[in-house]
Amino acid sequence: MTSPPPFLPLLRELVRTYQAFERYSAAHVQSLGLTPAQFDVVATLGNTEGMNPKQLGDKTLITKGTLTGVVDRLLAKGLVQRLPDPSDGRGQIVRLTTRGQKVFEQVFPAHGAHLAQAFSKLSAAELAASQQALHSLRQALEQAGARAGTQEGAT
Amino acid sequence: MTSPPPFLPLLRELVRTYQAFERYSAAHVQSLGLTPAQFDVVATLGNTEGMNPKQLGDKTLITKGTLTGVVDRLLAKGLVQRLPDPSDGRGQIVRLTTRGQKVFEQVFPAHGAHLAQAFSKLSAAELAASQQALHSLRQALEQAGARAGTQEGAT
DNA sequence: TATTGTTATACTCTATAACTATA
DNA sequence: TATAGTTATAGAGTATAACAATA
Repeated sequence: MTSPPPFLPLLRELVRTYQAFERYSAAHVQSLGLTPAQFDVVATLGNTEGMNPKQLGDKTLITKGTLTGVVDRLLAKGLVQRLPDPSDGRGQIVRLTTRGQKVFEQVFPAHGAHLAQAFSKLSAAELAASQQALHSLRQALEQAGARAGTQEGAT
Repeated sequence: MTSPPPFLPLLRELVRTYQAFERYSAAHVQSLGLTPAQFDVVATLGNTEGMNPKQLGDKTLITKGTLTGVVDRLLAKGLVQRLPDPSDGRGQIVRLTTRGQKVFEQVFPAHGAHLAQAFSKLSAAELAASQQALHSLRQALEQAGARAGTQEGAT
C-alpha cells in the first residue's frame, strides 16, 4: 500500500476557490434578476451564433426537460429567442436576443472591472500556469468520472 | 481602453474543473440518497461536536428558513439530531447521529479511493503547483469579493 | 428591542418518464 | 427505430417575510 497522495488539500483548495468565485459573482448575477441556471445558459450562449437545446444541455449539464423551462423563462424575459433549425425540422436554435447580448456584455465587463484589480497582482505567466494546472486537474477528474461511470457499483 | 486581461479563460477553466469535481462526487453523494445541500450539511457537521443552525447556515451559505427544511429531511433520514442548546434557551445544536457519522466517514474514503487512481498521473510537484496556483487565484478573488462587499452598490 | 428558529408563500431547479413530431 | 424537444409529475432548494419564544 503506497502512502496516499496529498490531493485532498488540493481539492479543498479547488472547492474554496470556486466558492470564492461563486460568492463574488452571485451578486452580479442576482442583480440582473437571473438565477444561476439562467445565467449559465446566457453565459453559454454569449459570443455564439446560438445552438440547439441538445448542445446547450450538454454544456450546462442541464437535462432536456429542465432546460425547456429555463429557456422558457429566459424567453419570457426577452433575453433569448427560439429559431427553427433549418437543417433539422425537429430542432431549434436558441440564441441571445439583442437584449440578451446586452446583458451578457454587461455582466462580464462588470466582472472584469472588479476582477482586473484583483488579478493585477498576478503576472501573465502566473495566470497561464494556473490555467494549465487547473486543466491537468480537470483532466484527472474527468478520467475519474469516466471510470466511475463505467465501473459504477462501488456504492 | 486597455486590452482586457486574459483571466477569463482562467476563470472558465476554474469553473469547468470545479464542475468536473462536482460531477465526479455527485455520483457518490447521490448514491447515499443525499442532495447537494444535505451533503453540504453532513460534511460541515462531520468531525465536529455539532453546532447551532446559525453557524451551520453561515458555513454552508444556506439561509435560515431553508436550513430548517434541509435539517428536517436529514432528521427524517436519521442522520442528524436536534439537541437543546444548554447556553441559550432559544437555540439548538444540530449534530450527526451515529448513523450520520458513518455516512460521513463512508463517503470521504470512497472519494479518496477513486481519486487516487485519477491523481496517480500527477506528480507531487504538479499537485503542489496546482494547489499554489489555486491559492493565488482564491486570494485574488477574495480581495475582489471583499472590495465588492465593501463598495456594494454597483448593482 | 434584538436574536433564534419555525412557518408560510411563491418560484425555480431537478430528474424522470410519457408523449409528439421529425429523421 | 431513433432522436429532438415538450409536457407532466413530484420533490427539493431558494429567498423573503411574518411569527413565536427567548435574551
